[in-house]
Amino acid sequence: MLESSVFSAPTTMSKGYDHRTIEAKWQQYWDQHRTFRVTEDPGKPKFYCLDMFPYPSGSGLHVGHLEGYTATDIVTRYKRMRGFNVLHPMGWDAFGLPAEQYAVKTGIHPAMTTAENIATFKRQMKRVGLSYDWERELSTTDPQYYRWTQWIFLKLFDRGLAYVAEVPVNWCPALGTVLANEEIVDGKSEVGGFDVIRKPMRQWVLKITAYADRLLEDLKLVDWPPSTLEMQKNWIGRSIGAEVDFSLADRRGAIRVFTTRPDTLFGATYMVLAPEHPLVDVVASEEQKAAVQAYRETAMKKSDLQRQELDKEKTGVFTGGYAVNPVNHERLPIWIADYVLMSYGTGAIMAVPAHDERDWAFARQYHLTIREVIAGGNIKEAAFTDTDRGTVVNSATSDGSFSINGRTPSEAIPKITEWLEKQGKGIRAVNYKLRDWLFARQRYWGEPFPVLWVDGEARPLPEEQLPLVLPETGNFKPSGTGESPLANLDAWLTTIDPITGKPARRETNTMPQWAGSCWYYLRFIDPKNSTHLVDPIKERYWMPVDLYIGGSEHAVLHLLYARFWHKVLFDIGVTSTPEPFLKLVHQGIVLGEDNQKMSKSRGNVVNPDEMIDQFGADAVRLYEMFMGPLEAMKPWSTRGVEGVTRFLERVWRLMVDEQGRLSSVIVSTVPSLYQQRLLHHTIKKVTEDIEALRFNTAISQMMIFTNEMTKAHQRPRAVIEPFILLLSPFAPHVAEELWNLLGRQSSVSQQPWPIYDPAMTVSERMTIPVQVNGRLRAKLEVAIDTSPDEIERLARAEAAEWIQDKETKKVIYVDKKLINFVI
RNA sequence: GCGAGAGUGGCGGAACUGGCAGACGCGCGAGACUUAGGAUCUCGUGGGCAACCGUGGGGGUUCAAGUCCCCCCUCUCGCACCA
Repeated sequence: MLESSVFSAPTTMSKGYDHRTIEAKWQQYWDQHRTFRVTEDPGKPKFYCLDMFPYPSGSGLHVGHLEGYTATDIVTRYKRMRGFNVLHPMGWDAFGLPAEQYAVKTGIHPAMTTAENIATFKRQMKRVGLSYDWERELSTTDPQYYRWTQWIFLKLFDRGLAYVAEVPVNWCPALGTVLANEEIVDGKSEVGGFDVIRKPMRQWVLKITAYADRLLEDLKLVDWPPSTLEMQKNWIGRSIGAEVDFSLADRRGAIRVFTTRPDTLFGATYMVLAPEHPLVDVVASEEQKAAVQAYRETAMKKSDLQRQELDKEKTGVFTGGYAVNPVNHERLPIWIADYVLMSYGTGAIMAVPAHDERDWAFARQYHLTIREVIAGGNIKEAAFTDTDRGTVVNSATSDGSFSINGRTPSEAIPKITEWLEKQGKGIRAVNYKLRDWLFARQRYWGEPFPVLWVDGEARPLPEEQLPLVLPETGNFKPSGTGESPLANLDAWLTTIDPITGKPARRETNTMPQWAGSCWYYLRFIDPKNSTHLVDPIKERYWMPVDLYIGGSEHAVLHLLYARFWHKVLFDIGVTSTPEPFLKLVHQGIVLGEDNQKMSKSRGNVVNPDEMIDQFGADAVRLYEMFMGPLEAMKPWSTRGVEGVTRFLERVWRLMVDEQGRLSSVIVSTVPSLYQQRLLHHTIKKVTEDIEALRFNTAISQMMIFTNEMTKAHQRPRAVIEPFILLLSPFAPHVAEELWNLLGRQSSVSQQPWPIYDPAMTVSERMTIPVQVNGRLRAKLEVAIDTSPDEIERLARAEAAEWIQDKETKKVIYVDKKLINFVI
């Protein structure tokens, strides 16, 4: 605090540029003139530029947020000047855990905390000069917003995409509450450090798996970072294989397995069931029952975390039962082991230790047979899993009617799958890692489910009764039964079913924070519509989002959930595009000055308010963009902010004198050819760089322009004015002020973007590097139209010292680029 | 372990389809103006006295490699028994 007052001492007068006054002035101007308000205009091409809206936390905006917001703001301002009708909105993802936890501690209603935090965020954003259309501001906690979140839930319910299931939750007995994964650290509750166990509870689940294929396929339609596409693909985890039935040896029934390697079926030497598999009790023999039961119990007690810790050593128990391999009728011992997961495939596998790493390790551990059916590796050393190399062996039926021997595994797979299908022994099958989405939270501060429980059955509320408003309370403590705090509110809880008139109980769960963020981009299009989620005409005008910028921490969940809801809304005709977000970019993480992640405990957190106090919003914006490539992780440097501040002051002095008046060096004469070339080259570079989101190099070009023009004693308006327009998306306040000082009237943001003349971006002279054997020996300054012969002659003379009298074996001349003599 | 991305001066980073490595900024050095400078302006600034050497290391392709190919090392992010 004391330091900043030293810095903010009014030395600004000598600099001639007082960011405080100027920035406040233009922010007020934009507000009053509603400069950034936007409505549908069929006469203009549209551009929808979206930021991932923030959770308004108590600590306010940080410099990492600002990086993304500044980037979209530059694109937005640029696109407007290029004649686009730009939708650039901001809102609040305001339901969430921190406000609720704070309420439990202090008794202060989350709505209060949230409102205060939103006010802070909004004030900070306005200070940065972000050109949002604030008339479209929305909050997920507003009943007029979550009314439609609930409406979407009803649609999901109608279509059978929302259902209730018993699902394990993180239950903390000491706290008497369910915890979110984020609230658990090293298997203990974050608060208090108590034990957390897995406990099945009745939960709402959304059937995202029904959309798995489309979620995967449609990734082809979007322009996203490769890592994000990859993460989504992996999360969906589609794999193709076969399901095969293995009948039990001594009893009725069969074990169905899923395998991606049916080509190895003849190499199966045992089977494994997940410990929770329902057939375990059926197959277990009398002698093994006790051991099986004991193993089952320890496996169930293991949390996910413990399973991970023990991932090196595989464990399991023989059940005493046997199954029969359908292709060669061999008896295979059935084991249970927790390396087989109940939640994937059929919860059972055929084990082929010769060609699967996990089965190989398990077979080694328990001395089970390892039989090679793909030649090409050394199965004594490791499992051979290659499907492109290797030859199938020992894989024919005893009667010789079927064989895949001699083929490569990838050839054999379709062959045997087809045969299994014909024989009725198996079927081609596709499996996904993706699970249905656990959609309920045992929380107060979230959207209530529009559902009543009548005679043990879930009944949707009629649409007309939406929104189902979150009831008021002063008690945010968990109910203690595992239900949300809503279970304490009897007056709200018990009601009458409007259809049957029977007594009903309201659903006490609330929706997860993801719910509100799944569709907010649609509401921005038509935020005040009271009869529709979004007006179809407006939706068709604005969708899809053309540019979406936000952190990579949302690479999977938010982006997958939003795509899922979008597709459901597409199916019911609410949206007109298959995908919501066309182009996606993640801004990189901003590290502290010490190159470490910013954190309170390290004391390296940079506060944007302090930076703006000291250097002004324009400088902070510019620095955020100048740091480096948008997507890269990079450290903050306050020195760097000083650097761009100097740049802005140079721009200022380029046209303003000591008295704060337009400088006399600004003239109306025709610029020199050199100045025109400089300008056109700068327009080209800045334009192309903004389009490609390379803001750092755009700024460096503007610095070059400024440095060059500073040298000139006559600075023609014809080059200075377009330059101010180029600068305006980056440093809008200074740009407005300078535009005004130049005597121009309306807001700089409503001026057309300068266009460059390609003929003006090339110089009439060029420099040709002269190489001898690839080494730079001289440089040649020649006119642009010098003939290659002439260049060679001049170059020979320049490089005579190195060529001497040696014969040149080869002369390579790259047109207008370089000449190289090979001797 | 698997997948994705990245390694360039003292620092942040430039370098389009292979064609002058280090743009621009920070820092540093020298000078100018100044009572003064943490202001401003000018000049310099990869290493080496030089020939030369330099883009994580080692090979290769090419007249020419930061850029292309092969092997290896390091870092970041994600997934993690997914049959």
